[in-house]
Amino acid sequence: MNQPLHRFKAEFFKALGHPARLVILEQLRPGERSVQELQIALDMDQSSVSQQLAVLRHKNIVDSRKEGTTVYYRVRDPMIFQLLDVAREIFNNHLIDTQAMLALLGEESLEPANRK
Amino acid sequence: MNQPLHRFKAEFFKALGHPARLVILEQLRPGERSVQELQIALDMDQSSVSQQLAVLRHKNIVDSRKEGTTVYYRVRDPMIFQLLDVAREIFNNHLIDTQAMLALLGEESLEPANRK
DNA sequence: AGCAAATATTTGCATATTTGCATTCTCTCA
DNA sequence: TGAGAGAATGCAAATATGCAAATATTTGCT
Repeated sequence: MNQPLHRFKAEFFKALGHPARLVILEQLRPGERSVQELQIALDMDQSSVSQQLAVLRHKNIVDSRKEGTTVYYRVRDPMIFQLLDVAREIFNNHLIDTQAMLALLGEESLEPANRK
Repeated sequence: MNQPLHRFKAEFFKALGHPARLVILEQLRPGERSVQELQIALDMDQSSVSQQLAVLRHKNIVDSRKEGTTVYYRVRDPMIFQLLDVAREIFNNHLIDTQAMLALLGEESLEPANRK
């Protein structure tokens, strides 16, 4: 069993295993984005965005380019988007069945008190 | 930003973020496998395999079927394999560039002493 | 009922990740 | 050169994950 390769792949998927990082990738779909733009889109503070970008950078999923004082990020391989598309299809198909989804949604309806 | 959905997706990717679980999925490519068969293929003890299967089960990635005393697992949505294929392509393309790969391989050459 | 085989779950503990914050680094330009 | 904007890094507390050993469940058999 090619273990190192599987470890490597696992690392890759782990990099996708965070909501913020998924949103970042979605934001990069149309093209480059500066850290600032991402920061606004994600409504997160600068350092958090930077940290998540670092994770993606270390796994070679994104590349950065510095222009003056601002840094632009882009996805290295557009096939990443294809991957996300397949993932989305899987969800739309049936992975989100009632149980799991309700369980997840249940959690957060606890926090904002009651919705009215 | 549809946050719950992104969380959900992140959970999904996290489930794929473990070497053993990736190997399990590869094993399930041709079809059903019993826990025992997986246990042998992965060379892991029973409870570890069962634990990893539990993760995949909870994320609705695999289904199980009990026949007598043995349990057979299968992947719920074949599109999962398509996802793995796209991931493989991404690797073959260029995600595994020298740096990252060497870094990873470097780690493990430390453990088995020296390779001779 | 009582036992054995095949799986699952629980538990305790080590390790890894996440998060918020403070600090540092790096350009640019006056 | 030094002030300020934009990013990155460091760090500590909280949380989550991974792993192995022990214990539970379930099923089939006698």
